[in-house]
Amino acid sequence: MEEYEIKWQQKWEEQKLYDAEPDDRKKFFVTFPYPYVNGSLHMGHAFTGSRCDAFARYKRMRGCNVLFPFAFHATGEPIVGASKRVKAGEEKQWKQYRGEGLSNEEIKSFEDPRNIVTHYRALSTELAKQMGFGVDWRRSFTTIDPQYNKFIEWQYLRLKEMGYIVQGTHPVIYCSKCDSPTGDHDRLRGEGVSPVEFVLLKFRAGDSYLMPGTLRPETVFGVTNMWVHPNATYVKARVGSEKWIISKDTVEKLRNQLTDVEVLEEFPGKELIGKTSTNPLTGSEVMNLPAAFVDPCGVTGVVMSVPAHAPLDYLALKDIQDNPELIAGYGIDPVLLRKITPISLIRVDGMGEFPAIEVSRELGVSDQNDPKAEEATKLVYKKEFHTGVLKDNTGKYAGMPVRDCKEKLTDEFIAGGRADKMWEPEDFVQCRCTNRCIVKILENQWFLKYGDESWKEKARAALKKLVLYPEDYRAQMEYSIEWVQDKACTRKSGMGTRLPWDKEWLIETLSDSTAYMAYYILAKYIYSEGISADQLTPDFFDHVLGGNGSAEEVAVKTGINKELLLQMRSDFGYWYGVDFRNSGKDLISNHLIFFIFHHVALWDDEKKWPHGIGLNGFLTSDGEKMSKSKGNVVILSDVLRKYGPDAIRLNLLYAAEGTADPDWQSRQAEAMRGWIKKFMELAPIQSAERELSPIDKWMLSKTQRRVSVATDAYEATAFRTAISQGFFELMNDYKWYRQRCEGNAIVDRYVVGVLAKILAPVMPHASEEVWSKLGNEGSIFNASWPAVEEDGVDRVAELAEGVVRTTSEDVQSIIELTKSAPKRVFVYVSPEWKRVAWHLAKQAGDAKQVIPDIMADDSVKSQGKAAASYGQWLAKNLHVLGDVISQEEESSALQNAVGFFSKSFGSEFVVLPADKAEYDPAGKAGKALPMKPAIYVE
RNA sequence: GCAGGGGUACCAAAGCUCGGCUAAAUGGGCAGGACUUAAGAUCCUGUGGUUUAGUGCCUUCGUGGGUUCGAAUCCCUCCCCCUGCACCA
Repeated sequence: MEEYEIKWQQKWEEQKLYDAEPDDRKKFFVTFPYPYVNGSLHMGHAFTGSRCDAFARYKRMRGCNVLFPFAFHATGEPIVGASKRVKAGEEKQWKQYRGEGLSNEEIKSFEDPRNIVTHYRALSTELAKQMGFGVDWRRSFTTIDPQYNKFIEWQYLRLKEMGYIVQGTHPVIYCSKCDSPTGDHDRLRGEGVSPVEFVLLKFRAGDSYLMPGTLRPETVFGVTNMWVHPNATYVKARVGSEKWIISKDTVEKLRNQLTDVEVLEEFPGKELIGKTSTNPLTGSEVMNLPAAFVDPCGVTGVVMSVPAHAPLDYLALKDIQDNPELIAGYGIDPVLLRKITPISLIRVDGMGEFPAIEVSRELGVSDQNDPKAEEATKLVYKKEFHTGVLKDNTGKYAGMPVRDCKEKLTDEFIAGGRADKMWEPEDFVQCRCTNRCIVKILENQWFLKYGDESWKEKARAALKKLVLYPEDYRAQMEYSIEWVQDKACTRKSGMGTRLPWDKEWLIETLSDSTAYMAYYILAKYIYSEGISADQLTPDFFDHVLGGNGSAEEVAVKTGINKELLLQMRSDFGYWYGVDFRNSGKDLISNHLIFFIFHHVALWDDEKKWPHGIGLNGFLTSDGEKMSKSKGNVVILSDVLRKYGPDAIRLNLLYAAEGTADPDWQSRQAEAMRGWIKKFMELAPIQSAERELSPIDKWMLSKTQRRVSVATDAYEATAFRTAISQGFFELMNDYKWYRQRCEGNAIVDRYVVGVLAKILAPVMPHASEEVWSKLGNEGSIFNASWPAVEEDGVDRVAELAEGVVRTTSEDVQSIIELTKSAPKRVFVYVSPEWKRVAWHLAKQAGDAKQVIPDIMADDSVKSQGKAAASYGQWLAKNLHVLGDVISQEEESSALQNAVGFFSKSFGSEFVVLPADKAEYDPAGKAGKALPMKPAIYVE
């Protein structure tokens, strides 16, 4: 970090610049999703935080009273998990902490998870300060503070009263070893896998049912045999009033799904082989055959074989038919075995009778152990599901498309007692503890009723009213509100707030982060006044956040000073309603819509609803996704040391805007420091004051234009555009200006002041430094935003300077091409009649009309042949004709620049009117065009 | 699979809503030059091809078609990438 950066951070803190209190100004409330403190702030936080801070600072300079608080999230499992790993002495965890520079003693203290929270809270606070985030730290808290817990309790009590919290059951992917649901990032394998319901078909076998599980119940019409694993253990078990034959592993799974199961006998799989059972739909007898691919832990460990439509079944059948020695010893009649032939039941356009056989051959799958077998299975399944139609041998379902009949058929099978259901992960899932996950049906789980239509309706209304930065995300937000269903909001383990009416449950981590922005308003008082959790009763929150009850009564009940209560209530009335909440686009379908749902439920007053939501993409690093395995994770504290906050902020905010994913380019960060240095060297102003010249006016006009564009960009949080226009382009304009003249203190002071202000939201330290070097008292953040004057843009000055610039470039390129030092340079400014014709041509609009229209003018017509050929040129270039200025304006612009031209070409420079040129040895004058004088280099 | 968003030159990224001033802003990188004993910093120039007194032409904006006098920009097909699909922060 640079010295000036440290200096200003100290000054801001001393001045209490960010301590926000209500006043007459319009308020603007910015919030950043509190970071989870199992680590310190990372680059993603830095990006989102920079957006929040830049917008907060911008709004402040626009005259708003800005509140930007910051807190820390500690609810949930990961911190407790890390703590447990420390306690268990897990080397990896210890190593990680040691790598962060922690002493053994400190790491040991992490056996209490609260110490992890304290540690990273302090670290993150420090980093946020170093980033220059203008935060009101008096309002900071963590979600495991007992006072915060009280706030959450109040919220959930209110939601329950409204009927928005209900109890129910639901299936989750579960690790029975950890005794807890296994979330995506707790998995070694199977990310994104969810529970699906398998259909179990009841094949009668003596007094029992053999129970194959399938996702394709329609294929029951094509079963030719049954597969069991010869080496696995199977059981006969009482399930309800029935007896099922299933793998032993299935028993535990069923018990986790609220099914009453009692094992009656246990036997090896090979005892089943050769026996038969009866198809519940077709009545045919099918034999049990051995197959290695059968997974005893998968569904029921019994698989029905449909060789016509399942490549694996076909391959396994072929294997044993071709190699009878494989089933020697099972006492299977080889004649019967050979008689087994595929039964086709689905018709697929463009495929033969047996898609499984066809695809297996096409892909060249050799046998059931071939890894390509899975690919073949998926292919067939997809094709049949989307385009398949059931054939005549499927009874009443004949003629129905596969995709439509599935649900109906399943329901009817179950209703008819021919089938049952069972949950199973749709793919293999392995817990971090290496255990294989199952599906458990959780009982008495509490749900937030996001599926409730009236609640949704309010959420929709709130979404319509709020501003999205950028609006591009609206469709997705709308979709998410429609999509969201009742959501389980409690868990059994981790840290957080207990459900007030059912203390064995903890409020789950996303569910406690929905309306906490309200708590920021109170936090300042709660912590500074030493209010205890006991005092924070529901009455208290009802009063200060809901305006219910009298302050007197609540004061008596809670022991909190009445004046203080009134103060909090009035603060809440002033501040509340989040004006800008920025987060990553990944949080749309959960956090951000929950944020809306909870606000509309808790407050009837629409002013308290969210007013604005900002969204941004994901930060990549030098074009690649940041990940530990790639080793390209950029550590915030490292880059802070290396580049300092201004360069980081500039680089991050310039990286992307809108929906795009920003890319952190380290080389670019390095270059940004150069730009900042260049900017800082502009102050103090060295030049003297003088009267405004044309080039001064041009500079002022350009500045006005940039301010206007940058301001619009800031309003839309389009920081990249703001930086591009307000910094790089304006700096380039200014560079040109200083090449053209010595500078003018009036202009210089204005331009540098504007630069400082436009950049202040992005690079507050450098801007503050420049601002003070310009001789200003007080912080730039108490200064007003540069005004956009109505007549600030001087069109003629800009066009005239454009001529100077292109002329300069043109002469330069001629000199380079001829490779000789010029003695004298002549430019011929095109005559007025060409400008008249230009206007007329533009008015004509139609190429065919150009010549007749311009010839109707006498001043043009009198030019004869020259007018005709010029007319042809105009007609050809009709669509590219821009604005022109008069001959006099163009001449005087060039004349004013004579000194500049002479200096840069090292030769005499003469401006002549093309129509009255006294000297034109090369006959160039006639070629002059408006805005493009003819040039003769001698 | 479903939903939302995207594919522009060496990298990043504007432009595409209102088709022509777009061979395509801007930042980075790279190359050449100036300055310097040298390096760095700074400044200038270049950065699709070819051509030229400031120009013209050709080929380019994921792919393949279409509309149009004219398309990065409008329409259709296909391919690829990112994000989410929940009980997890």
